[in-house]
Amino acid sequence: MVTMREVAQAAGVSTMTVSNVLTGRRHVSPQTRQRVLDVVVRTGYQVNVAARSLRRGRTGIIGLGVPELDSHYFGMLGARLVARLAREGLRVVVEQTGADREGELEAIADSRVNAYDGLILSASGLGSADVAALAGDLPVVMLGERQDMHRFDHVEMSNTAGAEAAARLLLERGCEHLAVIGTPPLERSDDDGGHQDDAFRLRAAGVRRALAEFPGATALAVQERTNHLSTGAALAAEALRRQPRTDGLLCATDTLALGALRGLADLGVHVPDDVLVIGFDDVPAAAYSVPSLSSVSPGHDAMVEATVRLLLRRMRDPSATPEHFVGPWAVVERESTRRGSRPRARRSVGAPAPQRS
Amino acid sequence: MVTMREVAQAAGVSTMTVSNVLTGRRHVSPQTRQRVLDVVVRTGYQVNVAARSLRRGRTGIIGLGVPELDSHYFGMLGARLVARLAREGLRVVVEQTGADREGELEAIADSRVNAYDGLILSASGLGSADVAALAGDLPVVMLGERQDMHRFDHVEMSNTAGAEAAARLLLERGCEHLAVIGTPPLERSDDDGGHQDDAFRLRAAGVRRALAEFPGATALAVQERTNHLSTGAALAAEALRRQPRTDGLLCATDTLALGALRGLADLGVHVPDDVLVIGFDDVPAAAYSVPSLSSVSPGHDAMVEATVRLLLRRMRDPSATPEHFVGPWAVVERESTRRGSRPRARRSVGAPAPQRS
DNA sequence: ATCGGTGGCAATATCGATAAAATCAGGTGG
DNA sequence: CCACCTGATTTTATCGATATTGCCACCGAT
Repeated sequence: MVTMREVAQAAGVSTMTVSNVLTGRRHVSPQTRQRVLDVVVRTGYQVNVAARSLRRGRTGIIGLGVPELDSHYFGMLGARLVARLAREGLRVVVEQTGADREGELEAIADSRVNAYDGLILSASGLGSADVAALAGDLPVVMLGERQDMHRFDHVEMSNTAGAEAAARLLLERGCEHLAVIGTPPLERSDDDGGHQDDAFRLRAAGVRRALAEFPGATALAVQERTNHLSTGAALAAEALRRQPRTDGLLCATDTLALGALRGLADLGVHVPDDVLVIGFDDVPAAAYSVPSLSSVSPGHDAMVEATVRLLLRRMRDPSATPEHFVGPWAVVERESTRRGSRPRARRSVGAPAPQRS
Repeated sequence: MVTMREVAQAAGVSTMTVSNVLTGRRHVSPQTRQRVLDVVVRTGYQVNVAARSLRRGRTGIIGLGVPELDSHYFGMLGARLVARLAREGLRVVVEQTGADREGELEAIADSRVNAYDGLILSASGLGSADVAALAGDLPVVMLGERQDMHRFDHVEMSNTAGAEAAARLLLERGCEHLAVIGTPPLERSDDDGGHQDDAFRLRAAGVRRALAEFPGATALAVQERTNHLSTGAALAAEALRRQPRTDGLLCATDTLALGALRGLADLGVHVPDDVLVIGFDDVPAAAYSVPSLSSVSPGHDAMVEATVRLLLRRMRDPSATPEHFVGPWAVVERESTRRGSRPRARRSVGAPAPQRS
């Protein structure tokens, strides 16, 4: 491993000059610079980031704690954040927390955090006190809605309003017996003081609010703690078993909704003719399922932008007043809630395919 | 930031003893250990990983270079590798290369690599010489099939054999006019010396091999350089436009296949009655699409296990002879290639849902 | 001729932890 | 009673880069 000292000797300068050339900070004469660069190229020198980090006190690495990486939503979020932070010269280490408290504690525990210049955390099982204790003075931006995170910068989506609009859409389309997949029971009050899965509880609250305006309507909530396609399929089946007259399915995430579409297909239930389905998150795959999935879009771009902005701000000024950003949202309606949208006439086997105009 | 020296002073010992307590290496008396641990807990001390890395010469971080993180396949792969390497006490930094040569060069360039103890690289546009030059003496495991990577440890999947089996499945089911989505033209010879997208070229070779056994059959290949759902939808439409009699669709990846399912639905083409569809990778979503997607499963567990094994081996012994692991594979047949599998009878609106038995 | 200013570069002192070697106390066998 | 060993702990010397300070030469201005 070639070191800066060796480069310096080969170029006939001091290590400090090499450092200055590489970081471009101080005044270095063009010929000296060129001489140093030549040696750097020739020897294949690479700065030792450990030494640099130690001396500078910064690593240039941001930790991203998410429940899972192999989900539509967090995969997309991770990809966007990685790309966006790269533009700021920051790299991202993704920590999979597994959506449980232990995993989240582990992810921000001990030595791990001090390798980071900042932390973006999508916590579901962690309280404010936990995060505060473990993160120390590390700049933290919390993702997702939590009720007790006032002391942190916080980027949330409009869980309640978005879910309310989603439920309203189903009800306005004539649904009378909703099933809500992935949220806690709707009967729970808003202020029960629980700290688990706030986002899902708030989405449930939105549904409750919409239901209040449609007196005849009923709703059944079924939940499991996982967020997989298989969970969505299983919960859809359970919902229809427990409430056979279900005619509208509101899913807490698009992943659950996409799984539910499959679960309904297994039961021979047609979407949207028999049951309307709407999801939450507007992941890319939602536009490409069959039928395509209506969803609440939380404004990913705005949220990523806000996350990065808040993080950079706090890294510059650790004592800034915590900011609370609420992203825009919109209901994106697709085939899964459009009653009229039957599949087009089936092409007879062997006939020419329709032309794209 | 509390330092080890401060802990040592507070506990009345030397920094070395604190270090020994924390790493558990040397003989430390129980009472001294306890005294140190008390101070550590009380002060909230955390080791400085930059200093540790500098001194130890290792970081405990593995770089993972993948084309994109927000795809079914690499999202899943990343999640598995992160989880698996965590068990070895190693963390993973994911680098998104964007599937182009520049991005891949960037990902393994300069200072980045020397922050890693090892590198797992899924390269598509990089040659062996590139990787060798940039990675230097860093332990590298290459993922995906490449023809010129003999000097590296290498975990590949059976692209050719898998694609051949997939094509054979379509042909045996009676397809006569295949469309191949996402591969280069089938006419190209195996040994054209090109270095781009080897995996896809090898998959094309497999298709060609299967075709040779079915003299009447034809095949059209359409390709774009991206691997998104939208690409799959667009290419499916293009294939049907250019070859209207297409009755079998073989997609180079499941992501393309899932997009193609949507594209076919847009055209009113029914899968599997009008066109059979098969993908490659067997991502989790393949089992949950409507219709569910037949696919070539490359044995993810075995590949992840082999990747980790080869990486750890090379980290221990940098001079080990490069090993070439070829994962098992299997064709997983689902609805998209099962002609008989019509959707079940549609439930009439309002009728009770079928019971799960 | 002197003085303040500036560009170009080097010497020094860390950043915080740890490997390796040294020290030291307390038994043990001869 | 001493040489010797072993476990417990400390001392010393880095790992490689960089912030800081300082030095020197050279410039125009007074």
